[in-house]
Amino acid sequence: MKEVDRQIEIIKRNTVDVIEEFELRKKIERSISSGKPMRVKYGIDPTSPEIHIGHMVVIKKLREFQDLGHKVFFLIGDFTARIGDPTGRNETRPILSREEIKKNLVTYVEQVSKVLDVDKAEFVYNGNWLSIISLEEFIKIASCFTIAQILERDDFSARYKSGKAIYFHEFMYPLLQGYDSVVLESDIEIGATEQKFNLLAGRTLQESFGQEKQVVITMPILVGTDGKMKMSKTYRNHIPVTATPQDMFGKIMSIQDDLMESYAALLTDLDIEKFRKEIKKNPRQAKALLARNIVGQFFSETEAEMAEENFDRVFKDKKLPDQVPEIKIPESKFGGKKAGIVDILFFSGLVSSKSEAKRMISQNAVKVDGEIIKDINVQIEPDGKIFKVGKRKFGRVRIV
RNA sequence: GGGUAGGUGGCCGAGUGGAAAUGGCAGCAGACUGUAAAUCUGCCGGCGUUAGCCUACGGAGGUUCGAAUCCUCCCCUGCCCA
Repeated sequence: MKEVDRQIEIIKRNTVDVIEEFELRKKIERSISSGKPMRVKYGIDPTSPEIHIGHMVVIKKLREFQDLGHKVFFLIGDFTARIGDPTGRNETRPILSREEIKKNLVTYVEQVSKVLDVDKAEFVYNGNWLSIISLEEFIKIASCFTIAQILERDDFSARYKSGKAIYFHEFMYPLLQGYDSVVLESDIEIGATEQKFNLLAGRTLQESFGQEKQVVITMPILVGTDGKMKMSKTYRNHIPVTATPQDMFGKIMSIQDDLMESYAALLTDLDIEKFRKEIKKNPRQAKALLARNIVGQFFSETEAEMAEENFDRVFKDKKLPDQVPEIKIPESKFGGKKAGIVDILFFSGLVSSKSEAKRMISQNAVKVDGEIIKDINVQIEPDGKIFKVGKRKFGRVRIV
């Protein structure tokens, strides 16, 4: 197979759109003959301090570009984060402060490095150019688009039709993202499908600024653990990259069966045909394989195995895990050695309020050393005992 | 600038003088399971052992024995006109 075709095949795998493929071919051919890597842009907004495995779908693709010898520009949207991407939103995002953004930034690189070769990638910050842009330049950018074009976007038009506010600064977001492509002179920009409009804005602007248009590549969106909406922290259906191996394993085990295939395709290198058969044969085992594979990527194979052992122990055999997390409560919280169960649960952090503690007890959801607690007034000497609330929250209390 | 319709719990959305506020969704717990789905049951502001108390319907005041509901001012949003 010709090198161009090989690259195209790898690049196209799992994508939704490649706009336009003939342009991609041309760029690859030129890259091969000149020995110059393509410039691949991917931008994120440091609006939330943690990324989840849904982001990894795109980052995996970036890694593939790296492996093909291309240059990845990882753009941190420290400036645009303050505007807030309106994509997919039915309301305006709050504008973040510089401090919040800075804080969010810190953990990013580390999390991304689990998949991306960060030494080979170049990290760039759009605040470096966007914060000093002249009004003249900005108006030039703005003159490349019409209101109708921008209003055409699904999320905007939906908001417009339903009578919700659309602020002017939200209009600017795609323009600025597109301008980033001009500054970086990107050959390719990747994003999730919902980013399509923003990605295309880059093409429009690059053309207006006399550059060759970037190729836009969109990746599918990973469905969250609820099985309905896209994975997002806002919907609380996400699996953070920063989760412990045990937690990540457990969360993957609890996804719906019909999500398994897409998770496997988008997050692992498993042979999909084989995996599909495995799902048919034994869904429980297939899911464990999937979970082990994903956890293994973010941690290590050994940690993945340990996570599985722990999972089986706790949820299959209904035993206690090897290591029960310790919860330290200062002695000063209680009058003496003994304390009311409600107080213990509250101060341990296993419940968020005393009312919740009572609710949980009345629903038979609380166990102390394996015994269901039914009396909300019971006095217990908590030190050393294991408290369990619901299926997955537990800890050994230590009075210190 | 003028006119008009609105702002209710995480979200949607009822409620027009005496309910911690009908519904729905989401969430949580229990049963059943494979920590799957589906289903059934219960919970779903906080504090308090029952009583009860506090906080809550954009914000601030006011009327009233009593206000999410009435009045005044302010803030915010949509739509129409300019």
